[in-house]
Amino acid sequence: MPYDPSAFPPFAVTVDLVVLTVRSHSLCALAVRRGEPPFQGRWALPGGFVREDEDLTQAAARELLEETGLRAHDPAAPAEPPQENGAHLEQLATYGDPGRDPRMRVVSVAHLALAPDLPAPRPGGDAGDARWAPVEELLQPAGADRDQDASLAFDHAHILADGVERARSKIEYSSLATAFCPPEFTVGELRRVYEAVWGVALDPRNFHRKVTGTPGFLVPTGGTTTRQGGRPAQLFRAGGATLLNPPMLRPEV
Amino acid sequence: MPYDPSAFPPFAVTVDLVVLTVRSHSLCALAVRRGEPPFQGRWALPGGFVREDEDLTQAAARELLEETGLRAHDPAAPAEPPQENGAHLEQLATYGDPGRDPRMRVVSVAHLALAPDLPAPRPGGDAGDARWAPVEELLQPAGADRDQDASLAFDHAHILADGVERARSKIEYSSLATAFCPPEFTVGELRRVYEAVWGVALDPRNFHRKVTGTPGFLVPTGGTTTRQGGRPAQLFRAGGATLLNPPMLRPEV
DNA sequence: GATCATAGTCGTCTTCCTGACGATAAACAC
DNA sequence: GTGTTTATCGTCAGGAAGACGACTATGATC
Repeated sequence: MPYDPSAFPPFAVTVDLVVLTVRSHSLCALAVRRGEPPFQGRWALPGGFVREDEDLTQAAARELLEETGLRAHDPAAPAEPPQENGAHLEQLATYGDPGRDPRMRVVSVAHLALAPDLPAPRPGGDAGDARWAPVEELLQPAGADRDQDASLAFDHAHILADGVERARSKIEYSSLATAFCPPEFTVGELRRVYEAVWGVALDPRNFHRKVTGTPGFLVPTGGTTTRQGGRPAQLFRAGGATLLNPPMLRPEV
Repeated sequence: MPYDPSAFPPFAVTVDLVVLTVRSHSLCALAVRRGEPPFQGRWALPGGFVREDEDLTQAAARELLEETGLRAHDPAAPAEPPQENGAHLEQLATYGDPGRDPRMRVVSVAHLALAPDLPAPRPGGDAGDARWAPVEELLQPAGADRDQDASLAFDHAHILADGVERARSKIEYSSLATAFCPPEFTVGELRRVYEAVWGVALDPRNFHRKVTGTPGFLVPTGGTTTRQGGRPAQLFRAGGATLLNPPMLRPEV
């Protein structure tokens, strides 16, 4: 028997996406321009309503596909096969302040997606406009009352900050940084991911020792590449290990 | 202007609580007996609807107070003062499978609470019956079709498992284990918390060196106690540090 | 009161991990 | 060839952790 509908207040439930990637040595997030009020013309995180018959994860994966064309990896599958164009997707947190949306009570289940640098910088979602923007730019405090405020709509700056912090801490103790890389990558490319996400410089020699010395983290594919200039580097795939033990800790402040 | 109500499906939003404590050297969770269908008579996690004017955290804190009498610490406050009877409360994850509640579409924002062992084992919530049960017992796979199934209702076993895993991993790199202790405690009591949560035995000497050697983790109060038998032990309060660096890692499998 | 059991606290030793940094290797640009 | 860039291997010192010995201070037992 259904609940008495008067026994509880009705909510709208949405998913919002923090989609991160590393472009030209800086951590970027996907932002879409709002086509309607409130916050019309301002940038926001992509997202949308959860449908009647959908799981939260399904809704997030659908939005991700619509906005970026990226398919989410199934975290259930061991992901051993040479993963094609796909992104890591996980639930981040849920935001439900009354008043976070001026129109009505909306609870948003935010998700975090990590993607390799996309060949097509212009995602073709149903939003009018979309772009990759460096996270420092999007997290800038609300500028002066210019018509074109660079800060994000709603509480999306807060959500983005939480997503960035999750990514920063999670690559410490997991192999998640490989989600920012193409299927085959070099140690140097992986190091540049860490450097971009953490915003620090790492010692190439110690980094190399750490990642090649952790069993199950990297699997050599046999090939080499020279796409970064300099001496050719070995190519690797992500190994089966998902947890790094001991972790790779961020340098102290 | 409000949304067109037909533009999105209405959801019920609830908070469910994973309340953990350490009792007689084992990790226990709070379970309440359901007084109505579905799953009438089965054990479940405490929880309830989010009200119209409430934040998610407020709703969780209200439910916690109703079920246990515990007041949630404000994580914003530095929590330096000798914290009175209070619990740590944080958002855990959100569960929204269609069909997780047979009556209608319910999205539940689960929260994790960590509390010291309560003097009153019988929480006086509005639920008819409540108890502290060892988590292994609650996580047992659904028993044979006995009338009195010990397993939890809905997807609450899944939620509980996620909460336990969060607690197990979070005490590695934070000072959160002190949330299971009374305001003043000994190193041995803190060690028994770790042992109960992780289900392992730790070396008392190395543990003592680690926790007393981490700056800001423990502050001696000057007093001593002998309530555990044996040589009297120094009493400590939780220090201001919330992050342990380097972390205290769980022993390998 | 002597002995024992129980907990707590301080040290030692070895091993592993990391940060700092020197050195060599293999490509490309000129 | 020379210089530049990136990759990779090696060395060394310092810190942290696991294993474990030794001593201390209580209450319980004989």
